[in-house]
Amino acid sequence: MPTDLPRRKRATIHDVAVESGVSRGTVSRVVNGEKYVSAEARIAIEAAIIKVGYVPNSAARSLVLQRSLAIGFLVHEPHSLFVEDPNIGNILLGANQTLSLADYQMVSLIIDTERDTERVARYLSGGFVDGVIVVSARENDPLTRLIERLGLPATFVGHPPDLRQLPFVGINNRGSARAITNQLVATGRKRIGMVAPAMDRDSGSDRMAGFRDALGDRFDPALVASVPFYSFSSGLAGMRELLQRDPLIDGVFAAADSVAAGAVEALREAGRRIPEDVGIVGFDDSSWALRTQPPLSTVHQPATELGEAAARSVLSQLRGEEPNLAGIILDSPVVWRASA
Amino acid sequence: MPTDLPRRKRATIHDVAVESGVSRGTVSRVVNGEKYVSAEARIAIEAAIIKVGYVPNSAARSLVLQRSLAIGFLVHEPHSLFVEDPNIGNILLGANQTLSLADYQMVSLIIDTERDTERVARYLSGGFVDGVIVVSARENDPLTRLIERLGLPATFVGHPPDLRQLPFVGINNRGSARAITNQLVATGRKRIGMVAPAMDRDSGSDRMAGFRDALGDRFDPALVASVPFYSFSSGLAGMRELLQRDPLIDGVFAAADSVAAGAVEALREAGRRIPEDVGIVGFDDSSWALRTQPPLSTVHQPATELGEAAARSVLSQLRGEEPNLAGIILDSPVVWRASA
DNA sequence: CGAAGCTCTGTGAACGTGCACAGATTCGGG
DNA sequence: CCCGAATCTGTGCACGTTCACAGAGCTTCG
Repeated sequence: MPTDLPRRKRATIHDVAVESGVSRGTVSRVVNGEKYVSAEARIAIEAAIIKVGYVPNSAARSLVLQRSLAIGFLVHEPHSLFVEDPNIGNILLGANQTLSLADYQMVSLIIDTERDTERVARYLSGGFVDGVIVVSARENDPLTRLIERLGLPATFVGHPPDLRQLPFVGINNRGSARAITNQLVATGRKRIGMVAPAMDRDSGSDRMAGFRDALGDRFDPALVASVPFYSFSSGLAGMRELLQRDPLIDGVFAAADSVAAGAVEALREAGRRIPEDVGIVGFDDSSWALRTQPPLSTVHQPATELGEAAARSVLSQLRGEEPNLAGIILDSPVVWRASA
Repeated sequence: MPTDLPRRKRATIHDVAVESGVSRGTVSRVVNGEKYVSAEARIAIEAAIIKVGYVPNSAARSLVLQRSLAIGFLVHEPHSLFVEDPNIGNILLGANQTLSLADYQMVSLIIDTERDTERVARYLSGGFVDGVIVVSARENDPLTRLIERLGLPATFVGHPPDLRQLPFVGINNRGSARAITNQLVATGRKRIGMVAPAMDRDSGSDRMAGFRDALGDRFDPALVASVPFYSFSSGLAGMRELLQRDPLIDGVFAAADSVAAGAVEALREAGRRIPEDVGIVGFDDSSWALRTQPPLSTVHQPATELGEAAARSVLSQLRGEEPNLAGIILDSPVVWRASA
């Protein structure tokens, strides 16, 4: 007995109309909570909706309204970033919260392979989202170009240097890096190095610039270990390298807490005491910072707030307001703990 | 001169048809790569597409095709899980990879607040996705009910006990917990406790059951600290509690690596040496496992493969195949390192 | 040479909504 | 009592696609 009922078709607004004995128009008014509907009709329609199990078809609605009530959240390079970087999770949650209050659905799109880029491009072009929040874009990103071309309302978290016409939210990476390096210098360290991750991103190169600002003449390129990612293993490798290059190193700026945690591990391996022998500072104030021993001095990055601000920025564009192209910069104060 | 051009309207298939001097039908055939179109027409149309900047409108396409070529990825409880649990990132990447190859767009939906539940329900009902992968659902989840009711193709990662009619992928939590506890017992520990997170989830309660299986008569409820989340801080708190309840404890099963990492910290605080004084084992084989000192003995959870399997399962349902309701169980072998 | 089969093209209908508009009913006030 | 306003309802069209179908032109073959 092959009873494969062909997946009962979904009820439409028309079915509700028939069931409740009114017209499509009236049902539509009830569904969208408009006025000018008699109590009688409303009751009958509400009952009918439940009876036939009606749910509005968003595709049809998008088509006629020319909007989807959804906002994309674009994440690049998930392998290194998604898994290792606690910030991105908080940015995401902040954005989700704000969008949720405005009744927008956030959909995260992961860009991993080449193939993803094309598919996401189609997705964005296809009208599935009304706007987009972009995290961790690099320079020369084809999707950035696409977004510009489509005129899709967008806000970036951080800003690749080639971003001109699109608004962004961020922190002052350079200034904060300078500030915390200055504090490290003030503890009396003589040979200060840096583990510098992700130099191909604005955040990475800006933090490096701030470090350099703070050291001035005392800056020594030999004491900078450039590493690819914001990750524990990058920090481990970078610090080992620095120790090898200069065993007398007594201060380190690891430009992300995950990297700093790796560096702490490398220092421990090498038998260095923190902060007695070596002072180390991080960046981000992520959950990593309180797990190292001793807890990290670091720069507090307001990840949740960044997500919220990005969401607000996109929503304001959707309301037709002019985006703030100068960028929205949030405070990122130094948090001084025991690691330096 | 208020030149606010009202966001140039998007080109439609009709514009392309006019531009290239053929009909909609022919353009549609070109766009969808069908045969029966002359070389001449094809060239003209391709040129016209570029000229007018045509991108197909997915909402319209979804409407007529009754499918969206998108799959939802549902994440519950992001606060605790998303940020702390490296597994979920890998599950997500595995799923994304497999879906990507099949040219499906994965969209992750975060469920954080009450409000999110309703909105996501609308989103799922609205035909924005053709199927869904559900991670970390709890018992009695309204979205699980909704998915059943909609008949939406779905696959769960892990399975809440009230899941009857829907397929899932997972590991044998109970068996693996039993296996690693047995190995811990075999090292000669006498007083073995457990930090038991997330007992309200199937994974949590199953791991607990396996622990109990292995200890048999020697199981002592006083040596179990139940903690809410799969997180570092849960582990820290849970282990402190266990140490207080029984200072002579010499073995611990912390049922997630993040929890184990917290427990390691608590043991360190208390001056216990690992593995000399206390042997500790975790679960997950996440990136946490190699960061503790010494590295954790743990159960390897094939997170990426779970994501891939879930994606394959949803895709097969989309092809009309019958889902495997018995569940797909992947191997999760014990990885023995130095922490016990 | 005509029928049958390909190849190619255009047309109308359908998908499920929202909205503008027109029409019907009720209500209040002069 | 009548007229205008307010309230309520139904209808047709539009949104941008795909698809079935019809038909035109060309080739092949009996």
